[in-house]
Amino acid sequence: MASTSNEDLFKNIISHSREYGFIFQSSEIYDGLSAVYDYGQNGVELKKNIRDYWWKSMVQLHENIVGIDAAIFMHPTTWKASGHVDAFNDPLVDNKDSRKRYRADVLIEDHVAKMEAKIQKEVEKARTRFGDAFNEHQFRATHVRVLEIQQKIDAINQRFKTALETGNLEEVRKIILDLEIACPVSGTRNWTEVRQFNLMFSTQMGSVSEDASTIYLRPETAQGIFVNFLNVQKTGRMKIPFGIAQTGKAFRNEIVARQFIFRMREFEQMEMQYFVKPGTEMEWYHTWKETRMNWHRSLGFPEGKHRFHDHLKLAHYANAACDIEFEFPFGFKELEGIHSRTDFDLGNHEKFSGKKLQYFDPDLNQGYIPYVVETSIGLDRMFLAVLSQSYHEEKLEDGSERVVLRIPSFLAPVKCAVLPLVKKDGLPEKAREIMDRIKFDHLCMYEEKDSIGKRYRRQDAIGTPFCITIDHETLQDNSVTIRYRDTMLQERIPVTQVEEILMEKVDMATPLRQLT
RNA sequence: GCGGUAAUAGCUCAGCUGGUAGAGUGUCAGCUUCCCAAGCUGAAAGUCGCGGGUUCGAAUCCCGUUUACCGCUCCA
Repeated sequence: MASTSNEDLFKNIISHSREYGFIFQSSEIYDGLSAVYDYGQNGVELKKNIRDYWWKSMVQLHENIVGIDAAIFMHPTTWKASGHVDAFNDPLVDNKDSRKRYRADVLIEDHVAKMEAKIQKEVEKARTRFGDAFNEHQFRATHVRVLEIQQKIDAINQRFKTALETGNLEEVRKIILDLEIACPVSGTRNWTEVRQFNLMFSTQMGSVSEDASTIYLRPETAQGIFVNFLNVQKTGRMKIPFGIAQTGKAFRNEIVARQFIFRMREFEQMEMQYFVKPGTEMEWYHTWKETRMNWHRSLGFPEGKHRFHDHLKLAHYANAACDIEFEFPFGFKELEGIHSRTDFDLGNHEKFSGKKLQYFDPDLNQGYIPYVVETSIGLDRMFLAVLSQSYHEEKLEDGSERVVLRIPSFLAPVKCAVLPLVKKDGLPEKAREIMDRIKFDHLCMYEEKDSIGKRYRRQDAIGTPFCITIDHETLQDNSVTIRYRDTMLQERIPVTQVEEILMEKVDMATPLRQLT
């Protein structure tokens, strides 16, 4: 990386992933859609393999963890209970000069508070003047100046209330302008439009009554697990502690969405909620921190690419939280979150649904709402981590250059390329024969065009770990050349060994074994 | 969201102060080739991001818009 800055490197990774069919911008022919991306023919394979590796490590390797696939649409009350509806419903406004962002309602309320302070000042003045004979109620009802201010306050409040209720944000802005509210930082009244920041995308379901028809696209997959807690626990006869895993799309209407696929409006999460006995959550929190870090390390990336970042400021529902950060080309950023979520979610769903969401503990002979330890990883971020860690621009001994993706073999989109050395003398037919044998176990690619060197480089560029080359010798003694992506070394092996070698080197079971 | 920069063939870019678009590479077809991208022949490919304006004439100047990148801001 001596000659290439990290910024250039990241740009190269982005254009490489487009050029070789990993990531395309959404709706590109219509100039794209901001912060939405599509996975291409190689991207979808890599993404699927990462998802599989996660799924196997969580569900297949833990007898007490099972998976579900909950719908993206959920009953609207779900998001009331989770806190998502109320927490993200604020009208926002920016001051163009100071570039500070404010909640429009807070600006107006602060202004009203100042006016009320004026009244209070008059009241206090009068109180000292009249002494014991002072009747505050009467004073407020009769004093001309106080009445005047109070009328203004009432008018503002009424106007503001109506504006909010009708969702008239332009009116909210007019109120701010009419009140001549200035930015405390810049002192100017140069305001942007008032915007409602909605975290959640909404849509309509059916054509029935107004309230019930607005539904949201889930901003996190976790709630699908919480609302199914009892279903899974009962039908699976799960005993605490146990976990429910899920992968799936989530949607967030981010204000600023940037850095390629790092922050997208539509993205995929891989989450596992682990239900534990209250009081044991910290123990499990630490266990899962370690388990998840081991999973990341099992990919064989260099030491020091991952680190923990403990949260000091905790969300209202958590009593411990940390991130696993990865060193992307643009710095250390959050890849996975591990949160001790207490009984906040299940407790709230119990409250809102009126259904008892408890686990009966036979040891204690009583029921309780379990505590939850969550592991939540962004699949797209993981994809970006693998891609940026694998991408290498190399200068070879002969002076030429190659771009190679050193993707861990078991995650590579294409496992093996089958290449006849030349396109004649029966070599293509022989190659097809071999291809037809191994294609049932692995995604393979057959190529006969261009020189063998070109074909090797093309496979390097998409991260194919092995190339099998068929030459004239193959026709005589059934031996082939296997060529390794990372070292570019070649070996002569009997064709009968191809399947065996492939199976050993790309099988997901090998890295999974390291995890236990 | 604010400010700055950019957008021309799949990719990397050239196109000077306005005169009807070009290279390298890649792609495709064929020939050649016994192991690491650069041999030969031929072909396809762009209403110059989009919309408007100025002009006899706009890839080029002006305005708007979309998308991306950088900085700021935000991030339950």
